[in-house]
Amino acid sequence: MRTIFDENSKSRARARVRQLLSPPSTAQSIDLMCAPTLYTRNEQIFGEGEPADCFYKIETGCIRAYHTLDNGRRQLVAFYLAGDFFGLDARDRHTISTEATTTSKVRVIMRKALMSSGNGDMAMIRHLLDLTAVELRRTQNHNLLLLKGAQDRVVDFLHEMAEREHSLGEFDLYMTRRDIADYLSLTVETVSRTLSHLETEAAISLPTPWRVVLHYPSALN
Amino acid sequence: MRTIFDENSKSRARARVRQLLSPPSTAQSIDLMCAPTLYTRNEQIFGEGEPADCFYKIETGCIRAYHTLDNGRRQLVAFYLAGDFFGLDARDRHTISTEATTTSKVRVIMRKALMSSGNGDMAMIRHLLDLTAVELRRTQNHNLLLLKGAQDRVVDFLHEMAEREHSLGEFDLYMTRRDIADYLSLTVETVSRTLSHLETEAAISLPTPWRVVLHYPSALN
DNA sequence: CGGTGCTTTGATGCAATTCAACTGCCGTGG
DNA sequence: CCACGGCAGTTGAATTGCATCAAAGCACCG
Repeated sequence: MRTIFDENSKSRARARVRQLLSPPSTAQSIDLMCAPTLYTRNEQIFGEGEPADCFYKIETGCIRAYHTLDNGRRQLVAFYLAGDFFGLDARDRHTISTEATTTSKVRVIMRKALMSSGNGDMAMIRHLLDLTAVELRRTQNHNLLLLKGAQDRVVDFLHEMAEREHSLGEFDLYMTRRDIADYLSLTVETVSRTLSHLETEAAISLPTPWRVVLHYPSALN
Repeated sequence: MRTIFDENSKSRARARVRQLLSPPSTAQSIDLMCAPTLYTRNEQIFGEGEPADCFYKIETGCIRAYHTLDNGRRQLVAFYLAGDFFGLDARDRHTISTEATTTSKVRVIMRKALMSSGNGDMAMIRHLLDLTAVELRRTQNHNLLLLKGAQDRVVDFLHEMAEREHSLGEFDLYMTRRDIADYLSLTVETVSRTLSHLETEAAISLPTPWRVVLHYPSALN
């Protein structure tokens, strides 16, 4: 039931972090705290239940974060794109699993370096608080999305992606239909059907299955 | 469309806070930062879009937090019970509205007193970070709840309430069926039907509509 | 060329909503 | 005192939207 992935890159990342931080870091910017690590498609960053030593900033690519439910099904709670932070929800252990949906470059940041009362710096903690609040609002928005009908969910999703990729009108999907379905809590079939329906309505075009063109970017029904 | 409420108590609370904090507070404990204010049934604490000067700790009673959707319908995102903090999700302005579902005692805490770099104290900020992370996980759990079938949602809700009122087996509902329905994203009818069904199955008893007895507190189907 | 992974399309069933009617409770006013 | 109206909860029958099951289309690759 577990996704196949290469444990090596995780070890690599940890080792690199330790090396960089072993003399207590005085870095002013989170961006500079660690060299980026590369993850390939379906490779796991961290799993549910693992100790939460670090959090993460994604440079390029796309990460999916999900819960595994009792019934074995998978519920995606977020896609993280270039510039996003993730892994903040955890206190002691991670409550979600994360995997790359496509080749992705990720920076790993140690928690302890920031949180220890000794060298913990005020501005940094408040930055963390900001990021966590952003994550909270993102989760609340996702909640609201799940209340709507199937078509609205898909449309909202397309708008969200268009906005987050800074490309109103035309953009790429870095994830499969299954990922989208699990994010929107629909079936693949319903997602596919809805996209087809939007295309016949001339609301969007799908030159390829992973390329999307919004014909009315502002208000799409 | 706006709930009828008495603006007075809000002004009262604000004034009291200013009075207590006008010489910059040096209180060590959040609990002591302000005398409690009393809110009556359906009275609003704060509304969506209002500036977020403060956050809140509830002493007794029950508060509902909700979004108002485009279609005019209401989605509850949380019930807050004795001991809970709320209003943390906001950065600049509140993204949700909050009202008392029953007579409730609430402490109001100024944000600025804690957040200003001058007198902001590290332990306090980190406490805030903790509380926000708790809120984030609560929201994630609520997400998962909305994915299940109607019966599971109701059962989970009853368990949540039983646990949060520290009374396994028997407890009071401080909110109406409509509040429960909007929290679980079901209709009143479905909630009512499900409760009736659980009662005929001898899984619960409802001596009165607002009193609940769980017959198998541990595992309820 | 056959295999594999992902997407698309079609036919059927079910769970929750919707609409509508009925009950019990409580406060108000004749 | 009882009659009335409003409100919250309950119950029943019809509708609908999405899931489910099943199968075919399509690209990529050995």
